Amino acid sequence: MEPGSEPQLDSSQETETLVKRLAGPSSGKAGLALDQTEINRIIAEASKGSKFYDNEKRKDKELTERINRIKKEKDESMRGVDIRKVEAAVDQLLVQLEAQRDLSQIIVHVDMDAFFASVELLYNPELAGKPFGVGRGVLTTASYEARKYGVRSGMPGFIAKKLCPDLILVSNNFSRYAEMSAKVMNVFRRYDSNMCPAGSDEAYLNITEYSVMHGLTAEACVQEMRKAVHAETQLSVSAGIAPNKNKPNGQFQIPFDSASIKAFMHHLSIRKVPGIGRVNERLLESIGIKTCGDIYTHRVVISVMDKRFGLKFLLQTHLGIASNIVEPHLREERKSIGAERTFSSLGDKEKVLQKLQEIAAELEKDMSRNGWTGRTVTLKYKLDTYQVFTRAKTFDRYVFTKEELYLVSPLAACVQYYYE
DNA sequence: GCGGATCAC
DNA sequence: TATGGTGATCCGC
Repeated sequence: MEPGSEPQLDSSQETETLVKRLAGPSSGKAGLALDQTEINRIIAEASKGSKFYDNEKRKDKELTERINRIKKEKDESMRGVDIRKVEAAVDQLLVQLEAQRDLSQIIVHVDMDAFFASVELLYNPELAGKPFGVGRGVLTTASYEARKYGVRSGMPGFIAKKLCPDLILVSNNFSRYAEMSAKVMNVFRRYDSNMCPAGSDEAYLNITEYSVMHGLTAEACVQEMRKAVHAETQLSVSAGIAPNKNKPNGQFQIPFDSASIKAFMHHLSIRKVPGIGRVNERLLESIGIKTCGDIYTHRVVISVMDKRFGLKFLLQTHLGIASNIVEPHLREERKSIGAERTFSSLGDKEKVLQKLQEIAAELEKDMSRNGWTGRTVTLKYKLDTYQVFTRAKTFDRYVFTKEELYLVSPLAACVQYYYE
C-alpha cells in the first residue's frame, strides 16, 4: 500500500459510515422519509463541530478498525479449512434446527402507532395533521407528518427543527402515557392473561388458547382486539401474527408453514432482527451478509468464526425460528435498578457531589418503594466529551439507604479522582 | 467480579 | 447554543 493512498480511502469510507451513524439508530427504519441521503447530510451538517460529533467520529473509527481486525482474523481462520466438510456439518445442524420448528403457537406482537404522539393528539386535537415532535431536548417520538421530513425519536429538537422548520415541539406527559398504557395493556390481557409487556407501547401475546376457546381465527381475534383498543382508548395499534416472537414487518400475518417463513426471511434485512443493531449490522456486512438469506451463503465463515458471530443464532434467524414462549417478567427476576441524569454543566466538585447525593436519594426512594436491594453499586459517569465510564463495587452485604449508596459506594472516590 | 460495549424501547 | 433514561446481556479479562 502506497503511503498516502490508504488514508484517503479510509477517510472517505469513514465519512459514509459516520454520516449514517450520526442519523441515529432509528433512522431509515421506516421508509417514510423522502430522501434519506439528503436527510443524513443535513443531520451531519448540523452536528459538525460539536463534541457529540467528535465522539461519534471516534467511535466510528474504532468500529472500522475493529472490522479490519475481524477481516484479517477471517482470512487466517479460513486458511486450510475443508469447506465441503464444514458445509456438510452446518447443513446437518440446519436439519436438526428445522426438525425443532414449532408451528403450534399463535404469537402476536402488538405495537401502538406513534404512541406518545397519539396520546398528545387526544389532549390537543389542534395538532391533527401537523408535524410535531414530543419531548424537549431529545424527542421521544414524532408525528407521522414530522416523520416525512426525517424527524425521528431520539433526535435532538434543534436538529429536528433543521429538517422541518415548521415543527411544533410539545413536552412529554409521562403520567398520561402510563395511564393510557395501563388501559391498553388491560385490553391485551383479556386475550392472553399471561401476556408480556415490552415497554409502555408494545406487548407479546400468545392467543392460541383464546382463539380455540372462541372458535376464532388468529386474524379475527386480532381484528377484534384492535377494535377494542380503539373503542376504549381512541388509539390505534398494529399487530404481527406469527408462530414465534420475531414480528413480521408491519401489520401482517405470515402463513404458518416452513416454506413461507423461509421465503419471508430471505430478503429481510439483518438489521430488522432483534439483537442486530447498528454495530452488528456493520460487522455482518463486512463478511457479505445484508439479508437473512445471505446467512446461508456465508455459513462456512460464520461456522469457522462461531464464537464471534454465533452460528446457531444466525441459522435460526435464517430459518425464521425464534422463541415462542410468552410470559411476563417476574419481579424476582429483576437484575438491577438505577437512576441517571445528564447535566448541561455541573460546576465544581462540591456541586457534583451534591448532585450525586440527590441521585442517591432518588434511587433510595425507588428501591424502598418496592423493597428492592442489592450488593453491587455502580457509578456511571459521562464527560462533556460524551465518553462514558463505569465504576462498580460489590459489598458482602445488601445496601439500600442513600447514605450507603452514596458514601459506602465508590462514587465519591471516582469524582475525587476526576477532579485531581 | 469489573469495565466496556451493544441493544431495545 | 444544543444529542435522554432504564434495564439487560455479552465479552474479555
